[in-house]
Parts: sequence; C-alpha cells; structure tokens
Amino acid sequence: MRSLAHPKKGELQLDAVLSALADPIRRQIVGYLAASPGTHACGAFNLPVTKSTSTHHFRVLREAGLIRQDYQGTAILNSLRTEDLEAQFPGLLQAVLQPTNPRHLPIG
Amino acid sequence: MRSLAHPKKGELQLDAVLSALADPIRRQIVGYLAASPGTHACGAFNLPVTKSTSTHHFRVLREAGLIRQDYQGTAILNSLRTEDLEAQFPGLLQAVLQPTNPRHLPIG
DNA sequence: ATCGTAGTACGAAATACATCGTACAATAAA
DNA sequence: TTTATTGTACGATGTATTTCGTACTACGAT
Repeated sequence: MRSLAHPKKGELQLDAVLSALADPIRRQIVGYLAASPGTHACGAFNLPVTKSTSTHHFRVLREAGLIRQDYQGTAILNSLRTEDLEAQFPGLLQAVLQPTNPRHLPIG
Repeated sequence: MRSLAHPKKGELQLDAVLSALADPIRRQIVGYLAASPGTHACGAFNLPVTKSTSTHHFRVLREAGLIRQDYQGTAILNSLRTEDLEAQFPGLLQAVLQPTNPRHLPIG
C-alpha cells in the first residue's frame, strides 16, 4: 500500500499554509472539501487545469498540512485537516472560505 | 503633496491579500501595525532588508489594500486598514496574527 | 542655497512558481 | 493477461517574486 508524507499537527507552518491558500485553484479545492465534508478523489474537483498541474496543487496542499491524502486503489482520498488547522490557526479556514463567492462546488 | 493609490474597500481581492500575508516580512509589518495602532513611518519597523526591498514590501501591502500610506513631508505614515479588512474578510486579520509568536515588535 | 532624511525608480540577479506534455507506475476490472 | 483508471515523475517554459545596489526625488532644516 502506497502512502504519502504529511506534516504533523504541531509542525504546520503559517507561511506554508498562507502560501497554499493564496492560490485560487487551491482555495477551490479547500473550499470544495469544506463544503462537502468527507473524502473525495482528485478527479472529483473539476479543476480547470491538466492532471499534472492538479497533482502539483494537491501536493502543495498536503505538504502545507491543509489536506490529508490516502491511497485507495489507484485513487487518492482527499480530506480537509479541519481539526488540525483549527488547533493551530483558529479561525483561519473560516475566514478564508467565508468570502462572498461560494464558487466552491464542482462545475460538472 | 504626493499621494499614493489605494484600492477601495470594495475592491480588495482575497488573492492579493493572502499573497501579501504569505510573506513573513510583510506579516511582520502588519503585525507591528496591529500591535501598535496608529501611524508609523517605514523606518520604524527595523526590517531585516535594505531600504529598496522595504519599499517593495510596503507597496505590495498597500496595493493589496492591507495598509494605507500617506505622505507627511518626506516620510510616509503607514497604518493598517483594519476596518476595511474586517468588512471584507471578517476574522482574517485576527486569525493570521493570532499565532503564537508575537514577533511583532521592532527589534531596536 | 546646501545639507540631511525618507523613501522611490530602475535595472539586475537569483530563485520560486504555475503550467503543460509525455512517459510512467499502481491498482482494479474484464 | 490485457485493458482502463488514477495519479506521479520528469523536464521544459514562461512568468512572478525577492532581493539588492546605485542613482534619484521630495521635502524639511540649517
């Protein structure tokens, strides 16, 4: 079984978290996970970029500690690390996702 | 009297705000302004970079709408746009500045 | 009029980032 | 065992970002 590296809760860096959230595509991913709690394969997000770019963005989010990625077969189950984020940076996720545009749903 | 361009309250972009806040030097500036409300000249921040780099970071913050810059003589009075930010992105500033390290005071 | 102070303009260099295409790996299903 | 599905690795490319040094401007003080 393959597995991917994740920073521990206590290792989350604000720099990395904010950099990750500064990109609109990554906010789209995070927003979707927040709006549809649970796990979702990368393909479920209908991102307006190619597969390899998509891989890149998911990795940035994982390495920043924003999401968890667990293999299941060939797919990856992505989920938001809501509790860890709330513990380290209380209010941040809500403040970033709050904003007016709930462009957080898949287009398809 | 010289003056500098600022985005209006309603024009603030989350993208720009988060990108601005993703840089530690700029967070140091914002944190200092939040901790010591009022106006402060650029030189008062004891930033670990040269003057020209400093100018760059202040401009990024101003253009993102995080700070207001008003000339007074040759100096610039910098202040945090707390209310505008709170109106557009409630809770964001507090969430970003909250974190453990109150490294927000000038070193000198 | 000269000098000092506060910050800018401009160009350069190094690094980082977002994006893509193609080839590949791992798993599941047929 | 073949095929389809999901996502990765790698390299390339174009753009942005951070940083600096030097020369400059605007203003206040002498």
